[in-house]
Amino acid sequence: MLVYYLRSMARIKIEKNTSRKEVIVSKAASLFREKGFKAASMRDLAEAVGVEAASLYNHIKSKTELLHELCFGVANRFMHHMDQVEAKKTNSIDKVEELVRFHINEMINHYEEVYVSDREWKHLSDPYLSNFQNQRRMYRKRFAAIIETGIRNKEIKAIDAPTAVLIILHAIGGIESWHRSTKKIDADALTSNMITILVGGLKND
Amino acid sequence: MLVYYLRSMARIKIEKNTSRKEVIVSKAASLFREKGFKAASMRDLAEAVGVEAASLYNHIKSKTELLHELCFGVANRFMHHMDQVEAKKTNSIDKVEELVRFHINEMINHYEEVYVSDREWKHLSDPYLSNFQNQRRMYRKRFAAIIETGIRNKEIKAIDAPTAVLIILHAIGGIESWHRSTKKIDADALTSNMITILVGGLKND
DNA sequence: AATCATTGCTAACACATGTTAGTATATTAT
DNA sequence: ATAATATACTAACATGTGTTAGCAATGATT
Repeated sequence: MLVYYLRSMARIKIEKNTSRKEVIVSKAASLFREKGFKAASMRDLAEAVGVEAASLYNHIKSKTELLHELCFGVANRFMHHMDQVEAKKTNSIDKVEELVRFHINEMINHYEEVYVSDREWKHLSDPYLSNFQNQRRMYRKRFAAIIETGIRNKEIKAIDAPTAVLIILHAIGGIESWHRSTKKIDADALTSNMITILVGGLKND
Repeated sequence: MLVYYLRSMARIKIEKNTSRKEVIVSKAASLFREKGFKAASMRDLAEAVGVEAASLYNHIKSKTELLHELCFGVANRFMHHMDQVEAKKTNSIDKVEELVRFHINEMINHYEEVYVSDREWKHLSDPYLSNFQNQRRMYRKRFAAIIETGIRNKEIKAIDAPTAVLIILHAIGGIESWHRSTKKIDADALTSNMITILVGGLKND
């Protein structure tokens, strides 16, 4: 059967040095953040990319793969940064401050991915799910260990280190709200406010 | 057509002074927290309640109604408590501490509902959605106003009050992790740790 | 110009979803 | 006991879902 097309086919627009898959993953991040992984459909994603749903599968394996890419992309960046911080020869408070700064930066510069990785990892399927949870647990353990060292050195108040880690991580995750807000506080002011409250609350003075 | 049933019909078990609808709403809270609102199906819920999916509709209007009940139930409790705190004649730090204590208590005693209200309100539909968002905004404004009063009185460090509110609220939201953890820290210790870090970080000393 | 890989399209599938209709069974009130 | 109400069941519906098959257009390579 012969079919005549009057308008030309759509095409995923790419910039220099970015694959079409990267474009899809990036749009998926926005969409998953906005509606949640389950509520965001492949047809929604296709529309955002400017193409039909089926066409996406020339570039990706499945919807879940998109979530993998996002979650592990973020997790790997955090793990790599933790390696660097641990290797440094500074005191514990400075290490904590550097971790906090990195988190805030990631939240500001890679907002959508970080947010999705934080909130939607539940929907990973099982070889990946356990893997992700392990990485998460490890990261928190290492973070807590730094705080515990600080407590032994009397740099930091004698609080429960794992509790402190959770407080810090979740507090930073709350930056979401500014991205929706119109009167955005500038990044530097935001960072220094958070450092004051979070690190200030730990310090033994 | 005549049908003979060999086993008796299931029935939603209720305790004294609880309607069957309340049982459903409560099970829905667990389920929505565990899988997310979109991923949790009415058939899942039916199974958790011990009944067929269609039977649920003798007690509830729709799946979304369940989310309404949960979200506004929680929101109303917080609003009511805010009324009480504002009416008190204590200083700002004490008011903040009381708000924090209430949040922690709610998180511990009504964990599932609070969690769902916090994470799944996005899936409300529009007359309710705007309403909920407004309530949320109002609550945060009133919280921030208390902190600002404290700053003017030199009780509290000169930080950005809305930032402080977000940090506090999200930090408390992070208690989730303990409910999954086996070695649960006891509630009092948890609370005092959080007060130390959060309120301690605000205090001007 | 011919060939081949890439990328898009339409159509369709199998399945899960929320919900309703109609009916049977339990419980409560008369 | 009878009637009335509350609650459950089976069956089915319409719709939305992720995904695949098969083919058409485009771009790159020879």
